[in-house]
Amino acid sequence: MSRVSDPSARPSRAEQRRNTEARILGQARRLFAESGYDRTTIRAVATAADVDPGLVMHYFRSKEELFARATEGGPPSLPGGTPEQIAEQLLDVLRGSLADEPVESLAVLRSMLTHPEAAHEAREASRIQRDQISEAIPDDQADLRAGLISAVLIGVVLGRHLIKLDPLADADPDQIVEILRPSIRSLTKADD
Amino acid sequence: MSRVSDPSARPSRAEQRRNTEARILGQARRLFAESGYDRTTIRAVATAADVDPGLVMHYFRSKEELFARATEGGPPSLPGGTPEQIAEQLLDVLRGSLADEPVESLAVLRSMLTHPEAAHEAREASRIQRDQISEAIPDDQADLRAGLISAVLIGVVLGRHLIKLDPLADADPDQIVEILRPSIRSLTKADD
DNA sequence: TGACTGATTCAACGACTGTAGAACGAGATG
DNA sequence: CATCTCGTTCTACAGTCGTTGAATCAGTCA
Repeated sequence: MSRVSDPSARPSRAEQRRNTEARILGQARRLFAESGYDRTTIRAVATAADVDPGLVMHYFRSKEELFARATEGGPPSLPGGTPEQIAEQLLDVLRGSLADEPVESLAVLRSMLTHPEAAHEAREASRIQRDQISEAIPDDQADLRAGLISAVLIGVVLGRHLIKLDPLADADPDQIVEILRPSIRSLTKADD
Repeated sequence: MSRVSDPSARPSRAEQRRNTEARILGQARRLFAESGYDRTTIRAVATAADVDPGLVMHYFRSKEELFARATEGGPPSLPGGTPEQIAEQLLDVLRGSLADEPVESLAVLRSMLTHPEAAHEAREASRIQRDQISEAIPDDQADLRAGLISAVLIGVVLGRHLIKLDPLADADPDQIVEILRPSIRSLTKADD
């Protein structure tokens, strides 16, 4: 018998723990993305994961740590290149974020305005992305331009998935990307 | 003796009530903008306004109504005109929102991701602005373009005042507006 | 088998919240 | 002056939350 998962066998102790932990993390992500940090109770996560609240506390030591574990993982790294290439890469990432709901990111985004720790994570993610972008922009305003790109993209994803602004929530991702292309390109260009 | 406020006299009953109510509303706005709906307690508002929590409940009948009263007032109405003029009007509004903190708006923005009622207000404000903008854009995608402008502007104000993204939080408003001008213009143009 | 470990549950505490209602006290009114 | 109004405070309730520690129950292993 192998020590790794065998669908036909009863899961081992360690396996079962990993399963339960993953189930809790998944539901936590979902609920954090849906309702934000404050309104997501440990009891609700436990219920959704079909588990006792005490168990959540036993695995993750606090609600804070549960949130940290549920939202770890930074922004996607951009290959880099010319300003035009960077713009296309950003638009590709955006297209992906519009097409399906990036639950992990949404959990951070949903909570960043009301939970200081989430705000810190958001700033950190934005800083990383900003550095990647500004590296490719030949301008003394590069950092500011890159920061503005972050803000713009956050606004669009926010408007679609979280605030659900009317035409934006249901529009075709490709169409949105096409409309935004000139804007993003103008922000990476620097000569205006 | 006049019935309206006389600085040298002890305020009348009605005056005193208006004063207290205004003081509560001001502190409520400030705290809602600072901490969002959930984390702003009626007790905290009362303490900040130097008043008993019960009084807040007596004037405004619930926390919900207090929030509604503290955040009433929609987006600024745009004069309208050509797409280029609309773009400039939007940039002017943005400049103002960047220069000083628009406490009322920030109260809504801060809470819109975690408080359904605030989300509704934000959608409503965005819808009004969207209609004003799309009216001036000659395109079948006008609504979507206008919605995207809303999202972009929300993202920028959010990034500056609430998330405090690094270069964005302290940058010169005029500089930000200059950088964003091509983007906003491209979004109002429709021919790309 | 029997001792042990660890996954899981149960019951409870203390803190905080929005809210309700009684009570007080000073200005308005006759 | 007497009565009433109303701004204001005090006290308390019921619910929810994060968190804790003991208890339970099933694998694991000597």
